[in-house]
Amino acid sequence: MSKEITTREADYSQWYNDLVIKGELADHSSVRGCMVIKPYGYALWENMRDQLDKMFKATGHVNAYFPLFVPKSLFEAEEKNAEGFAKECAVVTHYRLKNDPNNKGKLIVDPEAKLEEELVIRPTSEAIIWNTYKGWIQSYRDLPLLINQWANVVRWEMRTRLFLRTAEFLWQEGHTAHATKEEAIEETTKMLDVYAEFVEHYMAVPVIKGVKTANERFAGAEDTYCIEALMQDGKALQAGTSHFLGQNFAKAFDVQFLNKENKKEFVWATSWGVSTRLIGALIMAHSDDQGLIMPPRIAPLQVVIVPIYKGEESKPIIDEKVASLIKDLKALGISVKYDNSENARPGWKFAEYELKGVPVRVAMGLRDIENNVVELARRDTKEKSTVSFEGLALHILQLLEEIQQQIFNKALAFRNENIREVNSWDEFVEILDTKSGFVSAHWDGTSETEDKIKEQTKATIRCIPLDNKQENGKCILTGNPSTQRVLFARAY
RNA sequence: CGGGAUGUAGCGUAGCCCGGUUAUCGCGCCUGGUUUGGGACCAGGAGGUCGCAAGUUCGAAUCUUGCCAUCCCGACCA
Repeated sequence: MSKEITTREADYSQWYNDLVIKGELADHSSVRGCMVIKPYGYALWENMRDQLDKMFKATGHVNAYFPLFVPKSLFEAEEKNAEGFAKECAVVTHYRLKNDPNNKGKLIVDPEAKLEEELVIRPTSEAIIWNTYKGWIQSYRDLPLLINQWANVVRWEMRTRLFLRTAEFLWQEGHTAHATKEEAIEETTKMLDVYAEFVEHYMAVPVIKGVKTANERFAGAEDTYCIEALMQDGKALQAGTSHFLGQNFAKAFDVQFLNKENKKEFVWATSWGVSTRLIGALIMAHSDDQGLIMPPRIAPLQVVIVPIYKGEESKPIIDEKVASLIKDLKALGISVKYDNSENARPGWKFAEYELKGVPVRVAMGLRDIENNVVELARRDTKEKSTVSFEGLALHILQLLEEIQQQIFNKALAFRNENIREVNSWDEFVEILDTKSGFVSAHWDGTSETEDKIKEQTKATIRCIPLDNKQENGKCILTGNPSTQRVLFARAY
């Protein structure tokens, strides 16, 4: 009773907040717009990070680390990028505090300690990284340069929401340099594939791969590729982006190399990133009114074992039986917690681990031991079953796999049910207002039309799907000719 | 940054309109005991700058002003 969760139907936003806070993933901090990621949430991020890191390394990338601060002169070098981020930058102007002469025990910024040049706290690292790359790249032999950074960035957002939009967030940003345009584009789509693979296979969230329109493009990019996911409330969420930056940054920072013919050329660039926002996607894609639902492959905890004691003498018997199960599970690489704490009764523990989304729960009492069985409960469907103790660890391994599949299939079915083709403006507006989800419609290809649609419906073009079929049609707003449908949605 | 709401113990709250002894209740927490198959029970106990600052007053959680923070709705965004 202590941890009531608002239902999705009653208040979707509140439901989301309840899951994050009561599920102990994160909390508001005393810093405006910044959250504290709690151990359970951080363990989830670590699992996501570790898996992605493996995938980056498998595709030839290495990690490095660049400064948090970007001198303003470097930041402004690539104009579009600077302009795009300018209004959400935190800026360091001083380097020292001193005692307030008028207010004992208080500190003030020392006006004497003004920086010669302001330092921008990175909202993204293209500027500092390309400034550095200039010194690293001289010859075609130095290319490609395939670097990733795990870091925090700061974007001073007006309105923040836990994980979805915080002033400071954790992410990774890949920054690569290539000798040819073709190779850079190939890198861009390769990393988009890595993201799609990760989000679908590990997070069990189905995504649509696509290209952004000019309006939605990353500031400073030639093309922005993205993966778009659908949340349970019918709103879309951009889960990852991969940018083909052309030669914009190379030109801004004068990064040239000598090719085989001994001629100077500007290098071609990409950048790509995913952030802790993915955790928000994970929550909103799978969870229910009882709490979080963690996909087994990245769950901070895969299995929890709850003992059902009956009298003091039952404890050592159950503990011993559980110990052998834990050993078997760990041998299979399954993370497991034995919650034999005595300050909470079984019912409380059941509810608590459901709230936290632990995929599989094992309950074991004397009754079970007599019959050589345990009670297994799966979080996704809440089904319980009685299973023999023999071969139990393998059975659980299989069950985890099944849950992973089931969660993905459910999300996929929901997503597919919520992509609707429409052919008229009235239909377009009605679907957005009543059913939401992705709306596949014809668009005349102009930014003006896209702006007008956004103004009138709050829906944006999420992407032009990569595998889009070509078909002639008429723009839903202007009636002008169109050669393909694009995906609209209201988005986070 | 515009519109609306809120701020009292770890959490949720009563009291505020109409100022007046020791700030209400529930959950949680601590101690002891009984319990344990879906959010246990009994007994005792601890815990408060009433968001912050100033003002009015003999007296402020309560009235006034300013500030801060949070939430919701817009604009912005991964």
